[in-house]
Amino acid sequence: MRDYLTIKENFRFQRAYKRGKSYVSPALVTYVIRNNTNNLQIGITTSKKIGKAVQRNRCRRIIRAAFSELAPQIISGYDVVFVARAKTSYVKSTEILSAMKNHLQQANVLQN
RNA sequence: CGAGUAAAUCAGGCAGUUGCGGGCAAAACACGAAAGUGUUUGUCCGAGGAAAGUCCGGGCUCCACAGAGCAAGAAUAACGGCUAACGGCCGCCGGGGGCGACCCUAGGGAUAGUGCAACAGAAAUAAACCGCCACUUUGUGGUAAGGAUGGAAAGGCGAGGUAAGAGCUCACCGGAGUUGGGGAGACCCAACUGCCAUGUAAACCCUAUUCGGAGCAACACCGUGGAAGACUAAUUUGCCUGCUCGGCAAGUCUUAGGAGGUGGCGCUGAGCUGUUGCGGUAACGCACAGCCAAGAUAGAUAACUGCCAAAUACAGAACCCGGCUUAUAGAUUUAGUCGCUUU
RNA sequence: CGAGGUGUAGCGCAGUUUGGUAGCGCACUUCGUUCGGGACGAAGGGGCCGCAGGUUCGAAUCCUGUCACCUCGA
Repeated sequence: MRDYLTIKENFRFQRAYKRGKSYVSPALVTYVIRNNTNNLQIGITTSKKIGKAVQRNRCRRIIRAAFSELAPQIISGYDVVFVARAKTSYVKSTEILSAMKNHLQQANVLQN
């Protein structure tokens, strides 16, 4: 299994929101942008709009579970930011998985 | 059987596959001079009754004072107890509600002072508008029985009494004071005196008690770069400058400390468990036995499937404890009460 | 962790200090004016004052609890 790092700095989130490519579905928003390293870095955003701590934690878990399925197939050298939406906490992880796979194929970051 | 009251408990479980955080152990591998770090393997542990709101009380840390008092501000308010402490809890008294089990109650002081009481009403803290009675009758005096108002109208009600009336007098009730008795106390009971000017202090205020301030982003340690100060005695290098002196920088030492990191931080602690024993009505205390049980740092409990009638509530530790308040699907247990029926 | 503020008509706000009538502007309805519309003029409707208790004769106002939103500091 490949390693991936998490994004912690606010300016990289801001760069992804402003200059990255975005893909939207009802339960997930994905931003993809190249970074200048050889690593794959991901960030998960769960805002206060989604709910309280239980809902936000569940969104993070679902997104992380879906991502761990896809992580070995992703080309390194990208920052990927996932944003949870209001519906995310009521949805199963398989739906997130299909949405995420669709987004990442559109972004051309999946290996064949 | 129905209705209702009080108290307590649980907060999905099991199985399979994939996966996450921490402790411990041993070996192997990788990196490293070493300390050690990472990976793999084994094993153990891994959110709540409210973890929530942040409304009180403490521990802990730093600052202030190292003498207490006054003032200011805030909180609390019958009485007795429990507790480390509390504005919490238990018991009990007074008041209110319910047929009852039981429930609710910020419940000190209004002759220490100040303020306020709209409208209505003759009059609102002080009384004569109407009425009633008397007389020297277009007025004067007596009178609070009766009168529409109002939250509140000068203790209530009945009898006596009177010119008419009035606690003016008496019985009962209410309230106040004194005495006696009971109780740990709030308070309760009885007798006597005898009718004493409304309400509001969750208006200002008075009385009693308590409180130094700030908070784990506290605080302690390390601290690339950079900052400030000192030393240049000896030696070396560079620059001003070709040489000497001098200065600056490098150098050495000291100080404070931003980013970042480590500790604080889960540790024997006001600890948890107990069909246990003793004391107490109870809160709780003492003894005994057993146990050591999350500790992350963008933040660990998840995903998928099957079965159990159904799996669905509120909801995620972030320094730690004791309470309070609020949210909460469903299920279970115990003890009283009322009504109906049967024996 | 700490400090503060705001909830009143469909919208934006007064009134809360010092308790007694809930008001202003825009919007809405009707009528007038105009050939018609706008503007203008006149009249009118619409509120359990965030929620629940309490104090008081009486609460938007005072007290307690609670909910939602907003702002600030470390």
